[in-house]
Amino acid sequence: MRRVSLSDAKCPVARALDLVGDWWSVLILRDALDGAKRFDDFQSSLPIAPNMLTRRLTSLVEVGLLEKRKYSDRPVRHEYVLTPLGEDFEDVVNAFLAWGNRNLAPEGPTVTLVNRNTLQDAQPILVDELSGKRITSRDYFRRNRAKEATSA
Amino acid sequence: MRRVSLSDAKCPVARALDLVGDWWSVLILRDALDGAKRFDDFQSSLPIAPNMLTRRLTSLVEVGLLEKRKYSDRPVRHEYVLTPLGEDFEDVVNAFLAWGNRNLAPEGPTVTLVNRNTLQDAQPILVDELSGKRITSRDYFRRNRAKEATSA
DNA sequence: CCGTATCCTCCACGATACTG
DNA sequence: CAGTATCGTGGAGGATACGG
Repeated sequence: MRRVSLSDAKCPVARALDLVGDWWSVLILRDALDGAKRFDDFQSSLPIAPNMLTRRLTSLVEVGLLEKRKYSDRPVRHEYVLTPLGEDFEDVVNAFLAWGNRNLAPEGPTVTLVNRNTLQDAQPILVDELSGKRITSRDYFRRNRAKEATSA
Repeated sequence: MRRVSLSDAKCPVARALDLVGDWWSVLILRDALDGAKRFDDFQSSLPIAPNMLTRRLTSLVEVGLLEKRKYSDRPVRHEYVLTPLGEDFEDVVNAFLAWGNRNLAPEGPTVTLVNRNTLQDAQPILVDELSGKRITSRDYFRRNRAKEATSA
């Protein structure tokens, strides 16, 4: 019974983590956002074993974050391109990027999320799509407390 | 040689992932942002074994995302509170939250990142702190291509 | 180049039991 | 309530070799 599945958790964060799978996938998505398409693009960018890369790529295709597309018939060649879902993941990569850059860059921060600059508020904020009002993640969680239960 | 360390990777994304450690940590941080402080708060919110929770909590304290603070002498009781670094992680949780909510919520999306609404641009964008210009993550990576090498 | 096939190791994670 | 101690295991992740 190893590894609890969070895929049917109520919390979108848990569902998201479960779908993505693992750290490698985030890095692969990062590279794809960076323009990587071919096996070797990813391979040369990451210290990952080729079989591991195959597994992660396959998994990302299965969950719909990447699409495996044939770009040559002979020899048969594929490339891995982001689906709309994968493109949309850029927000998450950006958040990691900005956070890591702010806090973990030896040379000091060089980028920031745009709304850190443009808004009075301290941090990026969520918006309730119905009311149009700004909410914090905490508000979100509180609102959904009843329905929420990370448990699988 | 299991589990490659990315802690000294050049890429902030890789460093960030390495520091945080694993999925559980993200969920624990999520709960902390949601107001959880005590062992049992986390325990009751997550389908996680107590020893596992102890390990993750310890790890998060070690890397400076949480602080273990005594709030009672007898009996001795601690609570786990977010450090500034941990507070700052809310951006990342928000991104996961918004992405999961947009794409993985059975009932349809209910929240979004604020700048999706307020900006013309399709997605949240990074800003170069020196030039003040907007860049994409791809720009960021390209700029740092030379120095970059995820390899440990 | 672009992967797949095999094999193996080890530790993350979980179950369970116990304590002040 | 807030953990610690012990133990077992599966599968993530790596090394290596091979193939079209």
